[in-house]
Amino acid sequence: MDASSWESEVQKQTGRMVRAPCCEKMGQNKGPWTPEEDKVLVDYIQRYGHGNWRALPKLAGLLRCGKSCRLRWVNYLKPDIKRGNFTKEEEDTIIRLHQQLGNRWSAIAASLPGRTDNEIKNVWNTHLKKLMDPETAQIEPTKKRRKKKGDSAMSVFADQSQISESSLDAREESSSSEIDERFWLDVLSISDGSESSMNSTTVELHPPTSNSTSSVAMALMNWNDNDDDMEFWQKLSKGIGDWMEFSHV
DNA sequence: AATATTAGCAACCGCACGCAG
DNA sequence: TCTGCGTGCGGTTGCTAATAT
Repeated sequence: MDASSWESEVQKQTGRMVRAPCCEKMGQNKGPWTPEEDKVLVDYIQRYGHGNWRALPKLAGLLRCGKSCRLRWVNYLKPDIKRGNFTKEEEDTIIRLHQQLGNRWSAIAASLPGRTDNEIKNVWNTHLKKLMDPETAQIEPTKKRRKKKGDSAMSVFADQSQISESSLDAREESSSSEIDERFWLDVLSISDGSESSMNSTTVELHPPTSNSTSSVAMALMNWNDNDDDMEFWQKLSKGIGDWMEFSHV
């Protein structure tokens, strides 16, 4: 019985609207994916795409819940996913964006093409956090360093002095969580309309209909990339003022 | 060589949000 | 405006493999 049928049946019997329980309770598989399951999922998505995750497992013939399929695809099977160790630049970016955005892993992931929020979260929790919080590191001393197969990036930040100034330059006041996406789009267009004052080669602002967190992440990335550019800061400052006035904030 | 400990990471879970009816 | 659905996100768990004892 699929999730929808199960819900209808329970609703009929109880008169109440319910959500189907995930996985185990529906007699579905849990735990690690087998290569066979991976193949079925990849084949199906390559052929038909993933219009509806909830319906996908049934259509593909998988004994998994839609959520599980989505997670497996997004975090592991998607063709553009970059596997392997994080570079110093990637770790630096994670540290910098984490200072600005907090645990908004999807927003951070938006600035690291090919990396998933889950992967970034794991990297942060396993070693970057310790580097950024020496007190925690003292409470939980790392006695051993597990060496992964082919791992060479573990020691990238072994010496904290290697972390760039900009990474450690916390901009408390720049907390963006309360800032509406319109802000960034407006401010950056107000700044002068040209791209000369920004590192536009690596930055792309999305339209308002797209993921707002990624826009903010990218805008912030842009912001830090222009640390020494006084002209940029002046324009940004003016832009903020103009935007606030315009928006009656 | 056997066992204990730990790090790394894939996967699960529950909540929240946006959209459609 | 309200309600349900589908999806995405962040926190957490638990398994596996590497390392220490």
